[in-house]
Amino acid sequence: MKITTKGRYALQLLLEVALHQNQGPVTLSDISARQGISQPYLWHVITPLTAAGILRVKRGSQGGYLLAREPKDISIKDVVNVLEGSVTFVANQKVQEENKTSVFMTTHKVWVELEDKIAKVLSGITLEDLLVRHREAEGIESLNFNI
Amino acid sequence: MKITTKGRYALQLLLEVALHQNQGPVTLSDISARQGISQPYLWHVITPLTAAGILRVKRGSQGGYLLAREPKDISIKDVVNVLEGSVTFVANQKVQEENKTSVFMTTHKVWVELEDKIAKVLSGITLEDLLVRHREAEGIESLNFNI
DNA sequence: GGCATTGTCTACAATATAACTCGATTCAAT
DNA sequence: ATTGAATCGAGTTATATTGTAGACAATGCC
Repeated sequence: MKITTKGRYALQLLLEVALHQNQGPVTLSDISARQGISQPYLWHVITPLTAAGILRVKRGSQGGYLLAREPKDISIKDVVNVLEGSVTFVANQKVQEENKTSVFMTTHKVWVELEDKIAKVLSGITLEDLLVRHREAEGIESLNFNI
Repeated sequence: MKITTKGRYALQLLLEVALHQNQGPVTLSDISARQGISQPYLWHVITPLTAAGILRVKRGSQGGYLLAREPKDISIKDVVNVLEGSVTFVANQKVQEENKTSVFMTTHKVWVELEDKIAKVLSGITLEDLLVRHREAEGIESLNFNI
């Protein structure tokens, strides 16, 4: 039970865009250079995010990516859903046919319940939170420099 | 972000053992037959559980598997840890070398935090809970029969 | 002791998924 | 028109998952 690198890259990428979009659209190659991730690979990450309406794009020269929504309206759950195809504990099994009292049924219900609880946890953190933390970390860092 | 079939099978398997161990050790072929999972494959599931001290085994004729601990002391987290190699959002990256204020660092901390919260969710449900639910479901079922 | 029962282990094979690359193309601002 | 940028499809490699087969080891029962 892991988050794939795609999911992790997605979060880094979004934070990058959030931090720099006030200086205009952020390009893939900027992100690629800053995060040390190959541009062709990042494409697989950024395209689904755009398709999902989390990022919007400005094509052509001076183009790049911008957040399509406020950071507070982008949760980790959104990101994970897009890149990991939603948190699914249960396969798309033909649950209907099963005996209601079966062991399978009991475990199945529990997985669904857990799925739900975890979704709530992931919804609880937004890109806004990441921005705040990042600024705090920078603040602390510069404080250390002053000592 | 999914639970693998191994993890799901593990939970079914443990519930099977929990339900039938009062009639003596539960054999792999029993579980295999009842859950419709191939015996050779179940071996990959049951061996780690035994190695992790969740199940104990009685070899030889009349042998089989028994729970090594009380159902209330076996949480979903234990099961997931054994079969899915623990919930890890972050790769074993050389986090040390990284700049503390980097975007990577901020996201990394968030993943670790989420990991922790999800672990708590998974710890919150035990095999005991599954037993209770299963019996409740059976109770409701037999009620329906009486109508 | 011998035999049936049951778990143990090693090795392998088939998919499936993840991770990543390349090159040609299309779009829009200047 | 040129240039900087995203778009897209096809392809590759690596790793994990899922599953199988068969020889071996331990135990209980007669």
